[in-house]
Amino acid sequence: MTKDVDAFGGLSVGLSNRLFFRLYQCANMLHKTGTRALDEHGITTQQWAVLGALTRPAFENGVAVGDLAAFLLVSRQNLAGVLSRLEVLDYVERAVDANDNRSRLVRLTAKGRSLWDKDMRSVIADYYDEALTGFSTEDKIHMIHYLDKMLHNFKALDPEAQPVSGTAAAAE
Amino acid sequence: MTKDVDAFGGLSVGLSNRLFFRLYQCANMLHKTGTRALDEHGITTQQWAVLGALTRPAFENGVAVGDLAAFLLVSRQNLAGVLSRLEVLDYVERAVDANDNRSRLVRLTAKGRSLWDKDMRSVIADYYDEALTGFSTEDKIHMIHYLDKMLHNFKALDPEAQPVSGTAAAAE
DNA sequence: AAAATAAGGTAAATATATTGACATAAAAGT
DNA sequence: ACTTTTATGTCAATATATTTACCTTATTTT
Repeated sequence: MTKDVDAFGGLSVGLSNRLFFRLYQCANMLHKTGTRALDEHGITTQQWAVLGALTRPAFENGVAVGDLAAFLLVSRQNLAGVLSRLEVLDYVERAVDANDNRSRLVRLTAKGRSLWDKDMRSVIADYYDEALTGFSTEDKIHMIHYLDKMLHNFKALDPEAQPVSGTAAAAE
Repeated sequence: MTKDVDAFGGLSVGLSNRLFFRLYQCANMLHKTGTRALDEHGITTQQWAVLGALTRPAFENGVAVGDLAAFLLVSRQNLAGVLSRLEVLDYVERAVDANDNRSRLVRLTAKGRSLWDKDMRSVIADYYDEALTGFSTEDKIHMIHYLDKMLHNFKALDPEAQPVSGTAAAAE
């Protein structure tokens, strides 16, 4: 009775496998529990991520679709679908960029801002408290550090995500 | 007592928000880069997770669909779709449980085992090496610990995943 | 034996998520 | 002016992923 170590032939691979499987499970649960937490408002985790990004000071005055996709690390076509649904619900709007008529700047509507501030923020704060039960501030910082490190490696693995030059979107 | 008076300006909520956004980004990149790494074999990260689970010693002789869904933390209906595609490709098969004719035991076929051993394992090992560049053994252990902790909280949040009693599937 | 329970299959609706491909329009370079 | 690049939109195909719901079958309980 071997442990999973044997199935992979080495301790190192076994550890990595365990880590990635946990990440996979956490990703599944993030979407499952996150969407359920915001179920009363009909918001999914992806919509949550979009709305949350749009509340960032850097995106306060609108962000280009491509930049937002790069920031969220999703494809442009996928983001377009999410944005369309949020637009129908009048939570976000697209305005033509005065500086570049090709570009449409996505931003929160008043209704979207209200949804975030009045309805979502407290729910999200409670969700964070529950999902991070037992995490000290140091734990969180360490976890963020590891996720950052992994993210950096992922980006190196991704041919699309290469231009990490100083654009506001790629910065963080 | 931390000061989360101003919701997202607060240090505590800000940290949690940052952590979850990183997790969200990592989840996106895991599926994007993972599927791309196995692209030559036409395997997605979900199929990877299923095949990987079936190579576990505990599942060597087959596992019930419901148990596998609980193990992977996905819905039964979702898993059914993934299994159907893998079945068409002759990587997995379903056999009636001798002990319970209702239950079908999912297991790897010889072709599936060969795919895993001859084609996928080395690719996955390389992928792990790249995605975990700069991670020491201690780093991995710490990361796993944090993911485990978060997973535990997620399960507490999930009404379906409550029966954490001694079933083999829920055990790990 | 009849009823309740459990496992699985299946269907449907919705929302992600990817890639590739094509169209449009505007900006930039030659 | 012409060409190329850029930004977006859109369509299509495929694969996840969720929930609700119903059906079948088999086991278990009454």
